[in-house]
Amino acid sequence: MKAEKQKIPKDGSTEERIKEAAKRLFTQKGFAAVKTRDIAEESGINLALLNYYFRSKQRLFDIIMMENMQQFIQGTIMKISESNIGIAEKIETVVIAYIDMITANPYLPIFVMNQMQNVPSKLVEKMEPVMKPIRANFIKQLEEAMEKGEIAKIHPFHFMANLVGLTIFPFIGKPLLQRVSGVTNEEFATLMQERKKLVPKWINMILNPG
Amino acid sequence: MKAEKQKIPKDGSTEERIKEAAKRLFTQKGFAAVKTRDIAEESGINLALLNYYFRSKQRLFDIIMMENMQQFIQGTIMKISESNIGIAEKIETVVIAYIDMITANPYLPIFVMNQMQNVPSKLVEKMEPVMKPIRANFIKQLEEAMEKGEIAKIHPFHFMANLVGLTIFPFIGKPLLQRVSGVTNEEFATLMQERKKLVPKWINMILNPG
DNA sequence: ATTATTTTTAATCAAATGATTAAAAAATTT
DNA sequence: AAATTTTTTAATCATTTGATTAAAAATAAT
Repeated sequence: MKAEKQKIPKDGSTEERIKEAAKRLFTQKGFAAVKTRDIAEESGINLALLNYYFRSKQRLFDIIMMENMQQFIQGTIMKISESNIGIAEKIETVVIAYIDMITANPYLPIFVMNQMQNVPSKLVEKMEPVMKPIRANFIKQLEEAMEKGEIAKIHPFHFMANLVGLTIFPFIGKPLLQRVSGVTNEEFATLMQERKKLVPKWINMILNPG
Repeated sequence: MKAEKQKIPKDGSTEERIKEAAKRLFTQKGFAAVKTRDIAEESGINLALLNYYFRSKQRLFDIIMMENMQQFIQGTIMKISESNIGIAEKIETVVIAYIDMITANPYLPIFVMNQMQNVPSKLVEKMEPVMKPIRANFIKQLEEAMEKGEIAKIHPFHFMANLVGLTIFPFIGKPLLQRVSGVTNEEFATLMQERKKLVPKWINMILNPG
């Protein structure tokens, strides 16, 4: 009688439409600023369906958050400790991947930064098994490259802060930077494409001074 | 009869204590996530006093937001277009000022970035008179330095994104970067002090390649 | 076709939340 | 000291908000 049924949300299904609306809203505004009625309206469904499919606002948010975290980490951090090509070539690949991914999901970085700030220890626990091997591989490869003399000595934190900062900060700071430098949305898009080549060049200057 | 009285909030006054609590909470969690009762509890006052002194949660938030914006802009962007010393020396001064200011107010950058994202046009209007001269001065000085051959050609947006990104992103991305690089809070503080010298050096490498 | 199951809806609940009020307490003025 | 004004408190209001329920509609199974 209890059929252990597997819900496979078909494309365009109600469940999927709720999730998509929730992702748009939560990612842009965060948990507290989004009302369940906003999600219902945005997805064109009856309010009760949110609870029918996802039990509660919190559970729905948790799903979106995990997906966003995974997407961000897989799209950025993970790539840097993944394959075993040389650092310099890897940076080129990674920066391009970052910029493309974030261009398609501009609110992702600041959402992730906000979530990490208010770290619920539950999230930390879930992330640790993912982060640990990333950390190990990344530091190992960096240290090897430094020992081989391929790059100058640099603390892994500085390296990561520079790489991630130069690549994703422009998206986080977009409204501010546009206002300071007087750049339109179109110009911004062009500048981000430019940075695919510029950031690796700059990172290399930092890693190979003189 | 109507005495046109000027409220001068003395130090430690109720009004001031509410504002301080509100600033801590709003800056860290944003408008929607903070309840008026949280502010009352945090400042140890009766809930009604918040409305007595500030009329509404929104008005109190607006005050905090303007103060935060002003503090951030004055502590960062404004400095870069202020005096007329050479670019290189100015960068050194500015980076030190940034890092000290943000170390003392670690939640300020992400608060500002969040506010800029959800730009209420009212905020834009209020900021424009402040930003316009900053933009003009900043671009003028950059272009002059490029013409004099002091620095390589670079789009003002890239320059600003690099300078601000390398300086303040480590604070925004702190929880993530710590988790990736395995750095403690104490080490983080030390690394930020290191960056006072490193960031200007890196910026100079970018501006003067070869 | 009939029955059972799943999905959707409208109405409603209970708690949370921003705000107000009237009275008390404290401070200031006269 | 009495009167006036300012500040604080407890109680309460009205709305918002997350969630539930019971019934209707749609879909699938028999």
